[in-house]
Amino acid sequence: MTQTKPKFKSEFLREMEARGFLNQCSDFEGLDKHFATPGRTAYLGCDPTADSLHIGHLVPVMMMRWLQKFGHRPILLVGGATAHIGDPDKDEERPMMTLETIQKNSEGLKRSYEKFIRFAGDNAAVMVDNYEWFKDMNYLWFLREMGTITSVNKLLTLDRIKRRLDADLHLSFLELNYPLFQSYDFLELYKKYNCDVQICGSDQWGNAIGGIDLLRRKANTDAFVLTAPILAAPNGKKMGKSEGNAAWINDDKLSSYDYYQYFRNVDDAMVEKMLLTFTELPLAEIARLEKLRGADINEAKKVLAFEATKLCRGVDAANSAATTAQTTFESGGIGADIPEYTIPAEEISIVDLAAAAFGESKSEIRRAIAAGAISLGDTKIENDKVIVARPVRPVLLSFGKKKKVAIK
RNA sequence: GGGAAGAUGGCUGAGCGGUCAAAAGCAACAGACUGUAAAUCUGUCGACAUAUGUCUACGUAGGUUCAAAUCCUGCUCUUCCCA
Repeated sequence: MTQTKPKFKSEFLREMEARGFLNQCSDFEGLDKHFATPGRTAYLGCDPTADSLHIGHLVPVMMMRWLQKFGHRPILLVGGATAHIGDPDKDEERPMMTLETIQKNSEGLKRSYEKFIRFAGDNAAVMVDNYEWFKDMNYLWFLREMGTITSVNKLLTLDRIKRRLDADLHLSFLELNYPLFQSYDFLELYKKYNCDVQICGSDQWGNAIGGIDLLRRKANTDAFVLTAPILAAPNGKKMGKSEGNAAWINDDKLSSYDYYQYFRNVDDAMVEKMLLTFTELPLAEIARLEKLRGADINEAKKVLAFEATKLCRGVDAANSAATTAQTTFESGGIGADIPEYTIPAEEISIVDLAAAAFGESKSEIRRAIAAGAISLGDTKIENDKVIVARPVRPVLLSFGKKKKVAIK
């Protein structure tokens, strides 16, 4: 089914190929022809398992952004219904989420999408939630509609399902249904919006291609699936962690400064790939930055961090984060985006201060002091009995090299 | 419906009456070296407490015992096998 990539004629696929977004496609040649005409509609779906997207989700989202840029219409699907089922991509069944959690998460997901995709103007994007069409669905009807044309034999050969079975791990009937729901989504979106392209992460391939057959049978039309590569760090670690937390897209989950810092601190080996993926810089500019080696590569990382933050949080937040980083790390000052903590009394013990400022336990702070990880201003704190007086002007309290709070 | 196994700290997973806040690995955090990178080495990794102390924790509710993650009973959930 998957073909080797031809020389693309459509702008969209040319750009995607140049930036390394293309992983697998049901029919590259056909899709290229399809996208040669503007005004096509494609969808990307994500289940609301958390109340924000994180950087790991961003690759296909950026594809949707480019898609829109080249005159096509993106549909962003929130899997309010499929979240009730749980994609069997893990080794075990997901814990059931309550309806309230799912709804709250859906709202967060929508806010994440809105940062990257335009929902007004020409070829405005559309946001849909599959809960809309599944919530009142009649089981008997669905079974007859989908069940008759679904081969269990085929379902069992799907990668993730096969893996479970091969490893003798439990697979519930609920989970087995997941691919049917995803296929049905595709059909529904075709009927409503004439959407005949699905874009998704490469791990969704098996779930997605089922929709192609369904559209052919039920709607007598050719449909396409295009997958994005999964971005992995060179050491095989998963992407998307920042200071032990997920690198969230939504502002209320991660400050813009921390978002900037996430990109500022990426592995050298990832810089080029991330510039291509997470920024809209021209390819020539990326080629120039990619040549930087040694300590000079920090320049490329600054550009990456700025551009990536700009897309997600806006140019003001990006500027502010960049300035804060510059001031804090290069000039030894205190940048505006550094969180602040005001000492509640005239003086306070260093342990209480650091515990409150960093939101850690006192024991944790004592350990950190013993390890020499805490410093106030330029002075390393040597023991945990130090008493700190309220400073005349703000002083920087550091936990390790990167966690910093301005003490007032 | 019958039978068997299991539920341990962020995850994997040992422990199977005291020496258990619980091995080991992973993840994470910190230190050294550096470039706000990687690799490497070192340390930390339930909470509280100015060390050896207290509290909370091994699905849940009880019980046996001087003493339980470890034994017994009920409950909840999960898996596997047979029908």
